[in-house]
Amino acid sequence: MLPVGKQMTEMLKGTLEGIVLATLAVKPAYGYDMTARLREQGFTDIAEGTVYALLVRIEKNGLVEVEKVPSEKGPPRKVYALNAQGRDYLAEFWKTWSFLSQRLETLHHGRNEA
Amino acid sequence: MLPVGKQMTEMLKGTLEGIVLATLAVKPAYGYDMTARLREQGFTDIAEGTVYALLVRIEKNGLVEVEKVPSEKGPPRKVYALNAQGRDYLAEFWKTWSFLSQRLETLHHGRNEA
DNA sequence: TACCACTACATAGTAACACCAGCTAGTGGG
DNA sequence: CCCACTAGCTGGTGTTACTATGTAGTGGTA
Repeated sequence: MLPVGKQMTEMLKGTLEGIVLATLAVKPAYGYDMTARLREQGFTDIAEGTVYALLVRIEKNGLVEVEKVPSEKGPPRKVYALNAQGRDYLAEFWKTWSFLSQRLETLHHGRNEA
Repeated sequence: MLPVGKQMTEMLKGTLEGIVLATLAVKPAYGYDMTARLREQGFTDIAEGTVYALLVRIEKNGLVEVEKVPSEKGPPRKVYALNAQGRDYLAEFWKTWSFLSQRLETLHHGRNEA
């Protein structure tokens, strides 16, 4: 796995969680599947370990329901599905991100007035 | 209405540095002034200590030139100005942010193809 | 059988960053 | 004399993504 840039690594802090929750909002997923879906979205360098750790974290924070589903190829899958609390948290995430995004867009184009 | 909290704190990791560099690109600043300019931009809850630590860091990384200027009220000011390396770094930052921003925008509006 | 590739999950250790809480120090006003 | 404002600095903490590695099930193949 090619190392991801330092800037991207730091910028993903706080946003990767939202990305994963938003991806789960589209359709439930298990860890291995989530990694694949992130890669499809262009996040080609997200490490598997990072995804598993993040899923454990959001489960611990009560944002998802987990169901164990047997697999035809390999160990049983832990399928994560967003629950009501997760959807609320995701909504908060979008609010936070929208604020930040607007401020940065303003800075980027030199329009410093609101 | 100020979106503060844990989400914002985490999301600022990696982006706050770019925000400060972009602000310096507009006009050089010293720490106390930078804090004020960030508040004007809507980042009302950025701690002073955070700003000073960040300025020390970007100086250490050679992204800025520093000039000590006497003040009429209070201790001398350390004025930070973006140098060539800082401008290159800022350009990289905008590239990274644009990538992330586009991915998130896509997720936000449910356009998950392409 | 022995080996390998792919699927699937897990974790210990590390680096980076923003925050909190507190500090020193200069200037001018009540 | 004390306080408010300006101005800069630091140690310790919590959170997060990354690296590197380990465990385990299934199917193919030599």
